[in-house]
This record gives sequence, C-alpha cells and structure tokens, in this order.
Amino acid sequence: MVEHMLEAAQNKIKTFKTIQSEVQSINKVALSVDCVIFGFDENKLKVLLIRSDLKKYQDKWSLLGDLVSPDEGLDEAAYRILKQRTGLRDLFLEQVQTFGEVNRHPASRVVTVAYCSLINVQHHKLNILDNELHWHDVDSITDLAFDHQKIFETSYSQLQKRVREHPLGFSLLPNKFSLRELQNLYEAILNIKLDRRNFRKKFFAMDFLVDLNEIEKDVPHRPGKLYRFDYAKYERSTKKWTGIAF
Amino acid sequence: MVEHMLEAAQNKIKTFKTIQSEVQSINKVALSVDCVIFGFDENKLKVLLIRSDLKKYQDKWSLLGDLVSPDEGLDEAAYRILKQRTGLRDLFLEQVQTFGEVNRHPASRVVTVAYCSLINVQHHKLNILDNELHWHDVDSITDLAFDHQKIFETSYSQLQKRVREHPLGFSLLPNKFSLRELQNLYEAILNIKLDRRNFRKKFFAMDFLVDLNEIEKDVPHRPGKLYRFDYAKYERSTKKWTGIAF
DNA sequence: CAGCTATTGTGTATAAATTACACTATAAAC
DNA sequence: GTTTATAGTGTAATTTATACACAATAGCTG
Repeated sequence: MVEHMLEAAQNKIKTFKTIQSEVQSINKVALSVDCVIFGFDENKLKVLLIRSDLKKYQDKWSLLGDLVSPDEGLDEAAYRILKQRTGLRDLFLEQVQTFGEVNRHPASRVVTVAYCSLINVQHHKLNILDNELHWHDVDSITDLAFDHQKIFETSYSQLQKRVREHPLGFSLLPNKFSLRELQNLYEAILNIKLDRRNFRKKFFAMDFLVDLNEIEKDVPHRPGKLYRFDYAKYERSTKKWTGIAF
Repeated sequence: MVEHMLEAAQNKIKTFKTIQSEVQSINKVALSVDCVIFGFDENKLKVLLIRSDLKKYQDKWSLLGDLVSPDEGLDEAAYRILKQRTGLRDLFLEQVQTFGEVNRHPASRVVTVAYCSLINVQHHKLNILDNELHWHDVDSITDLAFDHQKIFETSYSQLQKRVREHPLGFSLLPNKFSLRELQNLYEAILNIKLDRRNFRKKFFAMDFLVDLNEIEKDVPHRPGKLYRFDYAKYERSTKKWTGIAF
C-alpha cells in the first residue's frame, strides 16, 4: 500500500520535473505594459501617475502598468490597464518603445512595453480621487519609480515629434475649441512660443478646421470662434511631406 | 524506511507545486528579437532573410531572430543574434516596434521585439553562402513566415521615414561615396526619382559632406568626386526642423 | 453707459526654401 | 578621335516661412 503511494508520488515528481524543465528551457520572462497618459488642463500638459505599490519605491510615482497575461495581446493589455485603473476607454493609444534592461525591475526580470495615450481631461471625469492617481505637470516630473523616468522622457519626446507630424493634439482638446486653445496646446507640448498670426495662417491653410459658427462662452474678454477638426477630410488628404532634412 | 521515502517524496511534490504556481502566477511569456537587416547593392535596397526553421513555414523566408534569454537585455540580444548568425558587429541597430499578437507564433505565445539594422554590404563579406542566408530585393518581399511580412513592412516604412530625418543612409554606403551613389541610395529607399541638381544643392547646403579630393575608379564613364559624411560636424549641429505639418 | 482691459481677427513685405529646367566638361570604351 | 555615359553647374519662378501692428469686440468696472 505504502509502496503504491510512493510509486505514485515518484511518478508525479517525474511529471513535475518534465514540466519544470520545459518551462525553464523556453526562456520565459515577465512582460508588462506601462501607459504614459497625457492630458491638457489649465494650459499645461499633464501626465497621469500613480503611487508606486512597491515598498522600495514607496515615496515615488510611477506610470500605470500591469503584467500582460499569456492570453492577451499587447494593445489589448494596454486598453485593459487603462480601463481597470481609470475607467477610460476609446482613447488614443500608441505603442512607444519596449524597455528590456535586465535589472530594470527590482523583483525579477520584467520587460515592459510603453504605450502613449492622449485624453481629453474634460470628457473623462475619471475616478481619480478615490485611488492614488494624480495629474502632474510634465515639467515637474522627476525621479519616478523603476526606470519610469526614462520611459516618460522617451514618450514625451516622441509625443513632441509626433504631434508636429500628425493631428494627435486634437485628442487632448474638447471637440469644439478655439484657435487660442489650439495654440496654447501646441505651445505647451512643444514648450515654445508661436506667432499667433502665423499659427492661424498655417492651420487655416491646412484646411482641416471646420468653422462651427459658434463662439466661446464664459471668457472674460472678447470670445473667439469655435472649430472642430475634420478627421475625415484629413484621412482623405494625400499630401505628405517628402523632403530630406537633418 | 519506505515511509520516510514517501514523506520525502511528498515534500518534494509540495515544493514543486509551490514553484509551479509561482511560475504560472508570474504570467511569463517567451520573448524574442527579430532583426530586419537592410543592405544596398547594385542600386537596390536589400533585406537579409533566412530559410524558416519551422516545418510549418518550410518554404518561406523569415527574419533573423532568436529568443531573448532571461539574463540579457534586448539590444544585447539583437547584437548577439546578428553576430551569431552573420558574423556582423558594430553596425547600426535600432528598435522598431514590438509585436505581441497572441497567436503570432504557431508553437506558443512569443512576443517579439523588432530591430532594424543597416549594413554596408561591401564591408561585410558575411558567411552567407554556407548557411541559409540570402539578400532579397525589398520590392520582392512577399509571404514571409510568421507575421514577419508585417514586421518587415513596418520596419521598411519606418526606415523610409527615418532616413529623411536622420543621416542613416550613410551606414549603407562605403565610407567614400560619390553623389550619384548617395542619390541612388535615396531613390532606392524612398522609391522615388529625384532631380540631380536639386539633390546636390540640398546636400551641399547641409554642409556635412567632406570633399576627399579623390575620384571614383573603375566606372565606364567620367568618374565623380568622392565624399565622406562628417558625423562629428552633424552631431555638433543644432538646427532641427520644428515646423508643424500633416 | 463710458471707459478700460484682454483678446480676437486680419494683411503685407521680406527672406528662405523648393522646384523646374539645359548645357558644357570629361574620362572611359571602342 | 569618335562615341557614350555621366559629372558638374546656375537661374528664374514658385512656394513657404517669418516678422511685425492695428482696429474690432465682448466683458468688466465704476
């Protein structure tokens, strides 16, 4: 009787050994997604951070991230994380870069895929206050947990580059916006001052802004006209910059 | 005696169960790196491919890739793969994007990080002939193994974009090159025709080309002057394009 | 309701960059 | 020395970017 149990136990051990060696031999690593979520409020570009859940980084802020489960795609994981942690959905999400330094995570090898997201702060009254989420000015970001400082800086640089080449910025604004709001947005993202007349000329020349024949409300001065961005017209347009310059 | 063995075996099972559940709970996945290696030869842009080692894809070509081991970084893995498979080292390597569709690999979940590499075909007399490596014209690439077609297309598009904004192209040329070679390179990468005089004007205006006071050899016509690209001067230059256009 | 304040809305002149385009010069091949 | 293929060069026209100033308007204040 005992011999039978021993034999059964030994068989089980054999099975475990096989499984274990398979698992180990496949060289698996943990994979996570970290989201750099940008917003625009009070003429400042903001990024959404959460208090780190690791003791080592207990006083630091970190990006919103989570492990990718074996049966979900990367984009899928990014959307899940955003929805779980903020309640947001249907927002602009784009992969930035993957960070895979061996010791970037103190607990174990974790490779992370960074995603950049843009949200309209007005639209999304997120459930921020209950948990540890906070908006931070991008120019006050220092000393994030893990290698998140580097991830943030990479994402921010990439945003600055992409916003000049693609109409991303409108994701950060209300559907109806004035040209001043648009210019403030560009000035905040690119951290530069722009000439107002030339800025207007440029955007009107692009011809993707639709005059809504409405004006701003509740501004303590002469109100400006409101516009929306015509994505359909943009998609139809073919003229791309093809120059060479570096 | 047998009881002792049984007890020992049961303890071992307990240990295995703990390890297994840890391993599973950490949600690990296999991670690979795939390299898209571009070269320029006979006025054509080429990409280096290898015969697929999977039966399922036995008649197809695939990118050069391998699993990332748990103790190596991503860039490190990319360099290792290139060196192991081609003997190449010290070449331009840049991360492109990460592909993580759940079923992109037929055997198991494998997330892959794509890298783009540019080599000077003259310099690198690779040990191609012995193994299954071959250079393919980029415009003849169809139906690669796995999702490598998509990875290739993404990398090629990104190369077209980056080569217009950064002096990458010179990595594909000999150190000494004529302006015709340079123009042929740009025409091949971007798949367009350029006006010769305006092309020269543009590059001379950039002022990063150093006249070597040498001329081409072995051309069946009037030989052109040879130049090199002044990387140091380029690095020192600060003028970047800051316009907005889309 | 008069005057103040802040911002909107507009045009032009200049400079810079891009594009289109044609002929002479030169080395190699024969 | 003739042919062939490419090197090397300049200018005018167009487009795009930049610099810059003033009148109009709505809200606010007293």
